[in-house]
Amino acid sequence: MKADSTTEDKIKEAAKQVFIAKGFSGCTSREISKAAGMNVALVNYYFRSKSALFKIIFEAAMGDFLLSMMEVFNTTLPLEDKLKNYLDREYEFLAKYPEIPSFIINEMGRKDGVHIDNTSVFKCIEHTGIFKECLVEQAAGRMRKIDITSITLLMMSNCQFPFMGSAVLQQVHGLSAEQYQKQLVEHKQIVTEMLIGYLFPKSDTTSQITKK
Amino acid sequence: MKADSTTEDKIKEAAKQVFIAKGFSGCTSREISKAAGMNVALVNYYFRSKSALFKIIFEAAMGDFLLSMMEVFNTTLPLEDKLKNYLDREYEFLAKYPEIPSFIINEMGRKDGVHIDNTSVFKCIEHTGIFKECLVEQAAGRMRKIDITSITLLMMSNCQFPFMGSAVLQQVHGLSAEQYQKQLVEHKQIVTEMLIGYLFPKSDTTSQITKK
DNA sequence: CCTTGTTTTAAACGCTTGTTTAAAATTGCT
DNA sequence: AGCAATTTTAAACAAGCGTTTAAAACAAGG
Repeated sequence: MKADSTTEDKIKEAAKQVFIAKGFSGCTSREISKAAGMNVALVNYYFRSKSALFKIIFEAAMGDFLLSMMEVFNTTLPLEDKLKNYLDREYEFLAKYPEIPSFIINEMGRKDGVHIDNTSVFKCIEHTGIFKECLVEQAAGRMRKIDITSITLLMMSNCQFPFMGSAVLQQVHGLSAEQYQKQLVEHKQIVTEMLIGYLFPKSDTTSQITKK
Repeated sequence: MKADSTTEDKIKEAAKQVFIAKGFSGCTSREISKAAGMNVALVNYYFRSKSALFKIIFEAAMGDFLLSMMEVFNTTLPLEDKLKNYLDREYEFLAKYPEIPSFIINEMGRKDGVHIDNTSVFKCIEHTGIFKECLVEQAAGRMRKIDITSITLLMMSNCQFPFMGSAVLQQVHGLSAEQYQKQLVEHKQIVTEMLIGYLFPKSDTTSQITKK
């Protein structure tokens, strides 16, 4: 019964592109409808308002973002491999949707922003048991004993910022978009080497750094 | 001849607060004038337009941001100390103005954003000779041989993201703003330890990690 | 006190915004 | 085909936008 691409889906797809690229207050309803190739009134016919549409897009983006995280954390691999996989997946995901982190961070930071059901959305990370797993590894002396919040920060910082700050970095070093994208491939290796080496220090052997 | 606070300065100060908090398209001229406690028309009387005022505020923010960088890089300290000092200064600066990185990155990323004279603004970093200094240290085998862009990325990622993503991190770990701010102090130590340890590996001695 | 120039104000300008309305076009069913 | 429900359209709505205007308030000097 579902057509190849319904009007409703076309609006959502256009809204996704425009909202993520320009933010809620950076675009207009007419811009979205024009991007979808249809009348303005249809946006409010299928979704109640611009805000309601935004909420749907935002939560979908958040969902996509959390999904790749969950898929890795719900495996039964040892923690070190999980984190390596996470870095791989995250760089892969962000190469495809580089604007999503900025989008989420910006809209969550706004005081008048969309109030999503945070508890349920973020509880799913907690629910994977990844944090408890870290505590276990730390207690066993296999992982460096630093606060869980800092572990999250280290992972997210070194994944998301390289994509969020791409415009700045390109200008600082005079790189084209292609050159920068190429550098990011190398940077992922560096980040993996640094983070894994730091979080799981091999103190007794001479080979302190393990090449991927 | 300069009064304690002229009308022009009051507008600039109000505009700085509002623009940085909400972005160019996220606020209105009337909002700025109201924050400054005066009439709307005065914004266009002293500055030609909303865009012209924004350009001034943006470039000032960029200048402030680059200044703390420059002051460290223009010293004659050895590179390792320079980077340590940079991390100190950057965390100090960002604790004061945590919204500036997002502000700069967002507005630079927009296609219809303000076109600043990038070359002159960023050339000043190049001009400190910090990049050449890295190359010298790398050639001498005292610094890990990775691309300069990646060095910049490592420094910026681990400084700026923790402030940009504060809202997300607080929700993920259920922390209050005060708790998170406290954690950032500890995180700075961790970041310094990790980055310096990675960029300047002490391969021959057993003390591979130097406490600050 | 009147004149000159500057600063501030209230009001209005034309335009765009998000949203609504009512009519037109389309669809599905018998 | 013909009716009913759904989908799409053009047009309009009030409200808010950035900006301009013209008059009021102010300051300073002769």
